[in-house]
Amino acid sequence: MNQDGVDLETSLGYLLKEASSVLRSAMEEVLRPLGMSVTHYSCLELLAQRPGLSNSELARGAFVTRQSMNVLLQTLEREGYVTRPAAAPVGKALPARLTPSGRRSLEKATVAVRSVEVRMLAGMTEAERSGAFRILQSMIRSLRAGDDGA
Amino acid sequence: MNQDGVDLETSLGYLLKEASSVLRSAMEEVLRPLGMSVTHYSCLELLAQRPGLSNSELARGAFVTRQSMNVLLQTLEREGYVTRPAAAPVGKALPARLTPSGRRSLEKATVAVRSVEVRMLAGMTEAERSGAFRILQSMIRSLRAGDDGA
DNA sequence: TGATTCATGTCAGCATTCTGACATACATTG
DNA sequence: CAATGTATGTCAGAATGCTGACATGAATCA
Repeated sequence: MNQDGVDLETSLGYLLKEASSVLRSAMEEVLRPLGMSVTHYSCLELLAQRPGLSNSELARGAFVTRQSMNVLLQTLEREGYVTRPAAAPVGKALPARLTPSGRRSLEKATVAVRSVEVRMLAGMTEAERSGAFRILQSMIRSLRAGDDGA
Repeated sequence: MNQDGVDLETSLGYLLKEASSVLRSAMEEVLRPLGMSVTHYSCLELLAQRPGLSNSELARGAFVTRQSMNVLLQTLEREGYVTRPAAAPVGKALPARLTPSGRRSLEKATVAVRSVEVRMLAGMTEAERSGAFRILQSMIRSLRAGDDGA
């Protein structure tokens, strides 16, 4: 279990993956007692901030396929946290909304998730936080630039 | 718009997840033509830099469970990219090593992955890169601090 | 108008990863 | 030396997410 210096530890990509993994674990840990997964929470949070999002839009916002999001939405609908109209008001997109029950469920989760984010930002100055924000956005933009929309 | 929740537009956690997602997609895109997944590549890269790592150690390094890594290792062994001794030299841990075939396979993948990392870092100064490195390490440390050794 | 293109919702099958569990090997401790 | 704790490899089953595919609605264009 020796962690002797190998410069896999100097890769920003590896570090980014590690940070994301640790963040996800921390979120899962606080969400599990609430019977909620990270994707589950992401979906509710997206709907709270942008009511009426369609299944495909929610999928993009939660970084999963629309097929995966659809499975989740059906569960959330069945359990009464989310409602979707039977027919599309326009096109095929069905605008989803939180029910009061969904909003209550989200409130507890938000408290838990916020505590994780606060912990993550502990020891960072405001300048460092805005710097991190800018740098992450730069990485995203650069990676997407060469994607050719694939 | 956002009363007391985690504002997705300004959340560093959300941005971290997005960056990680985009990076993973970009890596998958360049690795797919080589018939290799990200975890697949991670395993080979870890073994190249730290020969003799056990299944459990590889799992921790690739941020998956040891059960998942074991499935992958069995495949890599069957396909001749990795070798493990039949019996453990000490304890139960079986030190894994790359075969020449595995090393050749990794070489092509490394070129592809490096191109993604270069693209990701495009437009960032050296100071920004070291800043990003320090900030990500800070996030990881802070999150792990409250994890109770998990 | 009719054809094409694009985004969407959804079904089916498959792949990957996870949780749970068990036996084994070593280290620590009384 | 025996009991306990920790780490490991592995099997089994379940959950989750993905790819492929199809039909539908709307916008665009010849």
